[in-house]
Parts: sequence; C-alpha cells; structure tokens
Amino acid sequence: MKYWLFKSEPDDFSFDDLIATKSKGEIWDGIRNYQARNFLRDEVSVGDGVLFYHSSCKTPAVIGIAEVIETQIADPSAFDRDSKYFDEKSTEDNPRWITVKIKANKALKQSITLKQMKADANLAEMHLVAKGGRLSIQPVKHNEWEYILNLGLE
DNA sequence: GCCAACGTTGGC
DNA sequence: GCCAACGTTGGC
Repeated sequence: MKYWLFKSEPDDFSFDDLIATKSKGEIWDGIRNYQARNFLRDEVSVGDGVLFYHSSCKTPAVIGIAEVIETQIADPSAFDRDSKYFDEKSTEDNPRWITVKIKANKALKQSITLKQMKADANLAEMHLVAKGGRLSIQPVKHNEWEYILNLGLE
C-alpha cells in the first residue's frame, strides 16, 4: 500500500465536494502534467491512501483523507470538446491522460496547514514543502502519512 | 495581482 | 537536441 498527496483548488473541487459523492467517489480528472500522469498511470493502486490538499486558497492545507477505489481510467475530460481539459491528441483508442477514482475517507479533525508542514522537521523531505514543489500528484512516505494522521486526527 | 519556479512548444 | 518564448502553478 502506498500513499499520495493530491492537490485540488477548493473553489474548483473541495474535500466537501468529494464527501458529497459518498462511496461512489469521483474521477480525478484534469491532470495535464506528465509526471503526475505517470504516477496515476503506473503507481497508484486501489486501496492506496490519499492526503487531500487544498491549494491556491486562503489557507493551503491537508484537509482530509481519501482512498483510491479505481485505477486505469482514461480521463473523460480529454474527450470533451467543451471541457477546458479537452485534448485532441487523446483518443479513446489511445488515451493520453490516465487517472484514478477516489472516495472520501474522513476529514481531519484539524487541518494540517502548509505553514505548519514547512515548519516541521519531520516533514522536511516532502515534495510539497520543497522549493518549486508544484506537482499535483505526489508520493508521500509511510512515516509522513502516519505523522500527518496523528497530528490531524488528535 | 505579483512573481519565482517550472513545464511545454516550436523554430532552427 | 538546444533554447527562447510562452504558459501555468501556487504561495504570498
């Protein structure tokens, strides 16, 4: 079992939005970065844990925990001409953008803010706190996962 | 809204 | 394959 951090802009899609989909979950569409796509395509597995992170908002923070429930999904937004994520080079036969579906597990009792994470030596190796750490899908180490959950579920 | 740090594109 | 120009991300 592996662990990940998924970024989302809450104005676009928040953790509450994910909670609202209940056990059905939601396809994580719109990823258009190859490094992130490669993680989604090659490494993310059903049952993996996801830290749900709110970016580009007043207080960037890990808000909740989610779980991967389906993998190897061709991103439907790439086929949708009306979507801002439409990509004419992605075809049904040869989809360029592969993603996964996740469902909410639980909200953290206390969000773990970016500020907090940057100040914490235990989390210094996280991609999120690294200079220029822009990846929207990034691996999280087991000890980082445990540490964040311990802080957030107290 | 600014801007640093990336990523992508396309001419050569 | 280099690299300048351009686009995007995302914290502040």
